[in-house]
Amino acid sequence: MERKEVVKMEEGMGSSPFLDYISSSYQGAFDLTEGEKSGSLGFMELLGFQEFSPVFDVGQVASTATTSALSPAGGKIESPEVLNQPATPNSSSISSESCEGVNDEPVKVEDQEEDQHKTKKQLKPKKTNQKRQREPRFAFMTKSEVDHLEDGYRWRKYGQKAVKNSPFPRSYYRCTTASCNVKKRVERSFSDPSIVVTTYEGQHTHPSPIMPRPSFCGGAQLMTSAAGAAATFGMPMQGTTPPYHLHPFLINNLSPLNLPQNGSSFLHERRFCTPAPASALLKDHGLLQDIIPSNMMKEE
DNA sequence: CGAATTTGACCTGCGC
DNA sequence: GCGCAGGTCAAATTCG
Repeated sequence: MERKEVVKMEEGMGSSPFLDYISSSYQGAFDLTEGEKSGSLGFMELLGFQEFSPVFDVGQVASTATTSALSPAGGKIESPEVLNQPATPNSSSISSESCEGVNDEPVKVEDQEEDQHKTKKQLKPKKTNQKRQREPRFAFMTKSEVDHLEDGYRWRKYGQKAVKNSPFPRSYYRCTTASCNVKKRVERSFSDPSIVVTTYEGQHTHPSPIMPRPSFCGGAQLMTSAAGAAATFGMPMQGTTPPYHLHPFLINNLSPLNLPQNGSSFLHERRFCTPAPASALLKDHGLLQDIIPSNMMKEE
């Protein structure tokens, strides 16, 4: 499972957290005006909806914050997660992926939810046939002073843990919407505290409760195509249609082809309203920790 | 007073 | 089997 991969990653990278590596490696890329955006901009703004744009360009527009998509490649067998799968409705592709093939049956949001409930009630009954189902994940690196960026959704913090090899704790958030079990993790880069890594997990089953301001990136057309992906990763999308699932675009562009061989992940730095290479969108293979820096460098 | 956060305990999975 | 680390729960506390 992923967890394992994560651990491996860390170990493989020695004692230095991958985040540390990433941040240092991309330090140059993160050239935004320090802190200005902190707290004042919403996550969507930070992203400028560009995630959903067909094209991304690294570094062009000066923005208040720099956001990068991380593609935990996890490289391991089981992980051809979400994005490298053919575009399929969340119920099938995403879920199945998140399940890592554990459950071949398409898992619907409701099912997952139900599952979760069970789990919650009695912390135990989850072992039998259900391995922890993994949701599709998508991570972003954002240079920000604030840990919890506004993304249009309401999140409730349900935990915080110290991260090994990092002085910064990792915070766990869950979408407050009853029927939505999207989660996200927020942590800071070890070496560069100004960088916040946000990992979304799961798919929103509802529209954003907090409509973000219209994208100043002229994302009207982007919205439609990106809607699914946005919703999937907790990014609010206005006008998003009910099946809040991963969008084909994301999937296609995040295919393994974009990944360094051996399944390592890579990361691209993106900026506000900046068109970036399609490769900027990443395939989510797991936790941020799954990201293997060595290859990222090559990507650049 | 209800919602959100904090925080210690507990659970799970993995490596040794 | 044991220990470690990540992830989650839930009671207590704080906040609006």
